[in-house]
Amino acid sequence: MQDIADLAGVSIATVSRVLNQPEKVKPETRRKVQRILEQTNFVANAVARGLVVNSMKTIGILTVDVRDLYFSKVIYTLERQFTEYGYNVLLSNTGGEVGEKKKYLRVMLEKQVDGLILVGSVFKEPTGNKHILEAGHSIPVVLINSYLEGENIYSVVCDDAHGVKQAVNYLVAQGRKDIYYFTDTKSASGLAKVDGFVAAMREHGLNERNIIEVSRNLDGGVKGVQQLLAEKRKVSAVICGEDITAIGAMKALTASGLKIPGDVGVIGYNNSILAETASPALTSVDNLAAAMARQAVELLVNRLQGKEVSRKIVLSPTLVIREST
Amino acid sequence: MQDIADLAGVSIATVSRVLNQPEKVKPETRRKVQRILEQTNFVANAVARGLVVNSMKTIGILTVDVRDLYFSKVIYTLERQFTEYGYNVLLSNTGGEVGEKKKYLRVMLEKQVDGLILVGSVFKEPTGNKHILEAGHSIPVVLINSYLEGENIYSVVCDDAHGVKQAVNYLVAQGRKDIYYFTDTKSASGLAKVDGFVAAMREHGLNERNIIEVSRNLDGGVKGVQQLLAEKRKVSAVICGEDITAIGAMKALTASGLKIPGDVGVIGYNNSILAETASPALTSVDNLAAAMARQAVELLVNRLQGKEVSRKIVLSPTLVIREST
DNA sequence: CTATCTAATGTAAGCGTTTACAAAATTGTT
DNA sequence: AACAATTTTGTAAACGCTTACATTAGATAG
Repeated sequence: MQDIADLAGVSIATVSRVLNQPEKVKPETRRKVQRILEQTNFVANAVARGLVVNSMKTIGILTVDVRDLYFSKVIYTLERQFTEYGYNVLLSNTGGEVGEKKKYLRVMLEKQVDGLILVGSVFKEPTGNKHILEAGHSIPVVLINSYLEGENIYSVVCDDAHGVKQAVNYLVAQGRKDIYYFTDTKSASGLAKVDGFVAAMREHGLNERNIIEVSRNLDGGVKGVQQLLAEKRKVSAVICGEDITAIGAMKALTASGLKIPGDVGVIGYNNSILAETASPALTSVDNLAAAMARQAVELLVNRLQGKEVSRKIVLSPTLVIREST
Repeated sequence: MQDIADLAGVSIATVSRVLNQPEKVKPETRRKVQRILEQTNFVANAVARGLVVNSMKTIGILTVDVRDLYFSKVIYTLERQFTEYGYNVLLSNTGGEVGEKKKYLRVMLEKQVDGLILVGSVFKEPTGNKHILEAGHSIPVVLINSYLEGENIYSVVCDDAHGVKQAVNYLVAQGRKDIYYFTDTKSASGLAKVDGFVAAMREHGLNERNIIEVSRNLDGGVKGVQQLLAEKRKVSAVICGEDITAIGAMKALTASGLKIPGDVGVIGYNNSILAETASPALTSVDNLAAAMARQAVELLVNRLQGKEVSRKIVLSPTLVIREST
């Protein structure tokens, strides 16, 4: 910058001003400096700037795994929106491991991120969340699809219980009664869904214990169905906590000669691309990845600007009906 | 850090040393300082450090869209591998727009990234690549699945022509002759695939002009098949440049009463989760997302350590055979 | 015990900016 | 033309670290 200043015959302060507050410098000198900036292809050093102004205009994103269809949707919108507001994002994949999460949190704090967004990185074991709360002592953090009480901790969540309820209601309205729910047990949001299922089944006077624990993948769905059939259960519908599980379930159902949606209806969760491409196309609960991300960004940016923001934002999912029901 | 130094009764330089080169400080004082670091929850400022050592230990990743199944696989591995080497990644989604790409490149340079990785962000119009070459003047950049000639520009690519050839060969070996290729025209790697198709068909003495331009989505595949059927063409196989297109093609084929793989075989590209979950499960060319990413990281890290590295690395895709053929 | 060498620590300059504050230039008023 | 008010520019001190170099402490040898 000193070189630019010399070339333009001004002081370094003036160069800094044309870069940051051009209106404060006389149009004539401003143009002169700008011309030189162009000619020399000058690129300002944001690190030095960050040191002075105490902000790197960067947000840290902690996620379990970007390859997850839902997470990648969320992260996409997060990134786009943040750059809209002049922030960049530092991305990490914790793989769901507390140790990794801790390490990432540390280096993100060291790298002076202005805020943190956790997408699917809050775990049930409370010990794993200690570091999140600690991070809150220095910068705001917003959780997507989780809730935690603490200084500087904000949440935007999807009412998953309600989502599953809608699915149950819809199936019941179709006259189906033997409805099963395939859950994976790991995540915090998984619990809310189960709650929704139990509540809805109870309301309709149906068996609220029709819950099968499966792993969160294709095979989980297959195994779940096989278990049901092996036990000679009557089943007229299955709701899955994940689209991929639902696809597996459909595979297994079809393989055993059952017709979808004729014999059994299937509903997934997340409304991912898998739901669209499945055949029959899968009815699925849309938990609004993009909308959640947008709210999170809005929340964090407002917070960073010192505005008053609410501790928790809840969005309601919608049921997207396709061929599988 | 000065506070820590005062508390420990040492100089600020000593504190810096226990942080960065612990072996250089006497075990006794080292422990004393470390204890205080712990007690006070000290977090070093990596921005200040970065300013001095002239490296933020950060890599910029430019991608078109993280939601893309292939890209997200690549990005996942990139991120994991880079943190293995002590780097973090700054992520961006250009949406395939040259303007966005230019803006991102700029701020990444300003933020002093140590290197750049472009995944699927090199376009055919040469004007759009000017800024990549410019970036190469200050830091190393590695392209995934693209090739560009220039200072500091490296590539790791997948031999897509060979990938499509394998697909053709396999179909021909099954006795299929009326093989069509569905291409999307936008990307640079799309061209290589078409070349591979043309070459392979020619080798087998088949019609190398069986190429249909379709959009890169479900509907593209549907439309492509509809066009073929409307033209009363005989078709015994279709290869698609993308899994999603192949899924669309299968939908349309099944809808018109054709059996897969009996009447027509279908092959996709990328071996994404869509291929696994499709029914029938889709045969697909695996272009090795993880392997490519690993090579890219290796390349860039070596380059940053001043080692000699090769300008271009080529990996060979493999054909993953499933039910659709 | 002194001289020499090595290990451990400290001092201070510098990394590339921003920004109070001071100084100089310009404008407007009388 | 002199002065005040205002705009524009410059000077220099931070920002929180690292590191070359200087200094001191400790070890080894004669």
